[in-house]
Amino acid sequence: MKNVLSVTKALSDGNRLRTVMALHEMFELCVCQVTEMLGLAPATVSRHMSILQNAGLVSSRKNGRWVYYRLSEMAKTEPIVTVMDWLGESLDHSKEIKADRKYLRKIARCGAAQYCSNGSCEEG
Amino acid sequence: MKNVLSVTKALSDGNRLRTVMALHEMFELCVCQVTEMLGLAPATVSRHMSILQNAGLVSSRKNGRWVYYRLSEMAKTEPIVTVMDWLGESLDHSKEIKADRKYLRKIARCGAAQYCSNGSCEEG
DNA sequence: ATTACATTTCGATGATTGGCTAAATATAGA
DNA sequence: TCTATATTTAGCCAATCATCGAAATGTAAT
Repeated sequence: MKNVLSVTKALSDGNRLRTVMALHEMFELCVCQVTEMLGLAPATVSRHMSILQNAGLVSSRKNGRWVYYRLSEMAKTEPIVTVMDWLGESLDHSKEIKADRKYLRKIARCGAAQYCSNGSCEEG
Repeated sequence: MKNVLSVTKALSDGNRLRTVMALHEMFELCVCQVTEMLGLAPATVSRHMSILQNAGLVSSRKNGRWVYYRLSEMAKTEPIVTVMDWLGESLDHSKEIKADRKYLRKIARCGAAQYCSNGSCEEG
């Protein structure tokens, strides 16, 4: 039961739901991009990411100074993928998620590395 | 997002997970039966049931002094039923859930009404 | 009516959780 | 090596939550 609880608890916070949906949309994001989207302190976001990772929902990859997170293979595999599908269907038209999606497109226009350094993306 | 969160939060507590699984197993249970299974105060169980009901996962029916809860129609309908299926698959072999199942068979042998009054089932 | 009992509501309490800042860790570049 | 930056860890605080006992509510039976 502990494993199931770690998943449901991971999904029982709004900011983590937004993060999961963002990763579903963007494939891969570094911590500073998620931080920008959520508008929280980096330490807080790092904590959220580790909760998602401990639940097995996301995996991480380190590249230089940056840590990139993406949805884990487990999250795309039966039986959990059905939960992810439910999230997708249920949140697709959510106001918050739509706004995040729009913002993410802006964030992702320049590379993650460049974005993090600048704090914002100035290029076209 | 609020609706989704109400569901994930409802499922993010061990006692509520056990309750959902019990209702999946037994179809219908009154509060005192769930109370017996969980070993909590009736007030606490009542609170748990209202959280599950507010999330739309269970529905209730009043019969005399007793209130019977069962899984809601919504919980058996797409898209949420996929989440319930995941719970079923993931928890089917859980030690806690197996023990609950065994105990529930004992509880359910006599009618709910009789059980509640006696505090235990002496027959059969 | 009065009693008995199932359930819910209320108020208090201890545990958990989400948030922050500050400090620690890790890495790239000057 | 020294600096800058991304991330994580540690420590703290406020808010939320699970739990309880007590009181309130609703219903059946005497």
